[in-house]
Amino acid sequence: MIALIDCNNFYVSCERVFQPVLIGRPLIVLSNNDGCAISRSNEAKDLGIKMGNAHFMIKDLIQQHNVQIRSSNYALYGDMSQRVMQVIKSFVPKTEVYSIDEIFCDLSELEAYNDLTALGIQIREAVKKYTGIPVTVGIAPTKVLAKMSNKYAKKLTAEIGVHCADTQDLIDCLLRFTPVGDIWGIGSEIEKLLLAKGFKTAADLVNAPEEWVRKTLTVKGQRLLNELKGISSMLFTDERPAKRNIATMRSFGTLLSAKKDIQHALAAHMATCAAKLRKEGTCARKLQVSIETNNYRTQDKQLSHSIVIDLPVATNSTPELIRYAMKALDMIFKEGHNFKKTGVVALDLVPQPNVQMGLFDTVKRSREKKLMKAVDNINVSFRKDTVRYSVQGYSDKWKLQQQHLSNPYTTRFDQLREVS
DNA sequence: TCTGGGGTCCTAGGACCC
DNA sequence: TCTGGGGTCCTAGGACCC
Repeated sequence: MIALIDCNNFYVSCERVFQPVLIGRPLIVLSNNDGCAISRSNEAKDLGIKMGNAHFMIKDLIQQHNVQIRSSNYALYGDMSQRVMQVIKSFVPKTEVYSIDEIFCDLSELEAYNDLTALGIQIREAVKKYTGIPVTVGIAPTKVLAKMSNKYAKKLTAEIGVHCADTQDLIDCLLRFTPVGDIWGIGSEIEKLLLAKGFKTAADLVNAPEEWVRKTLTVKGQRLLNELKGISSMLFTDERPAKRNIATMRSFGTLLSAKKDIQHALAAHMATCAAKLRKEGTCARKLQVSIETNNYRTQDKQLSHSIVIDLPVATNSTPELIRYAMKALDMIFKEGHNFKKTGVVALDLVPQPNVQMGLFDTVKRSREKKLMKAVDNINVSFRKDTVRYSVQGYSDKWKLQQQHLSNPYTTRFDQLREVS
């Protein structure tokens, strides 16, 4: 049996832990740049605010119902996530962290617990007690069914917060309850296709001819069908696989058209991305640089360009990568556009010790490695960008809008809460 | 007039996830 | 005025090989 445990309205719940006055009130957390709603309290959901609704389009609703707003505070959410996961891991040895607010648990070795619902309740109470975050537990024989069971618990057994589908009858009930579009792995495109063919719920899909599923939904559909039938077809991986790509991209706080401004932003993103590479212990063999205009602005000339360049020697050195990023930007930049976003993706990653040196390479790599280490140490000990490259500039033009940011309560000493 | 049949590797783009 | 930022996996099709 597998459990999927996820945090309820995670970002909203994190804000509420440190500002209890927000409990019981409609609250939303906005995406970067305060663009759109990405986490909603139940009260906000009841007002009709949808995932991804643009902030400026729901301003009336917000004012009318005094909806509370927070900018996203990833330092806080990341740290709270680790605490939640740590509590759960103390109950279950074999787990797989799936996202910032979700974790799969392999319960097959926990035979001591013949009552898995009771275990779920116990975990839920512990997480709440030690972190203040409410979670929901869905239990079933496969990952896809566990996801389904979790959704079921949210809708039908919210007070308990746990649902365990451990008999065929209960699984059949889950399947009948779940619309095809709510199945994990079925997005809007495939949902359309399935509805057109008359499949309304997971129970309809589970009886679909295998041949047809294989042909129209390819191997992913085939695996999904197996999982629905209770046959595990998705790997359970204890350890996090090495990342294949590392990306850093951001919208600007305002539209920019001068190349210089975009160079500043791109250099800053490249520096952030390079630091992520070093933290991961990998080097990039390829670099993708992209620029985009705002495609919601129909009055603007649109441009969305990206280019991938090969690096002669795989690297994670900030100055070297910035040089290549600037060169790539030269190749794709065009005057006369209002740009909204730029970013980089480090591709084709290799573990640092496996980097193949170049025969004609002139970069002093061991010296640069030491320098990067010193820079990282300073920027971790003090604050991001304490040491940085001048090409990042000093302008704030491209910086994010974050008008409703809460404090990083758990990651900065000067922000620790006092308890009296 | 008329031009094969295997392979591999890589990339772009789509679909999905949170 | 104003619409996020990461990721993964899969397939089709092109380029290339003999």
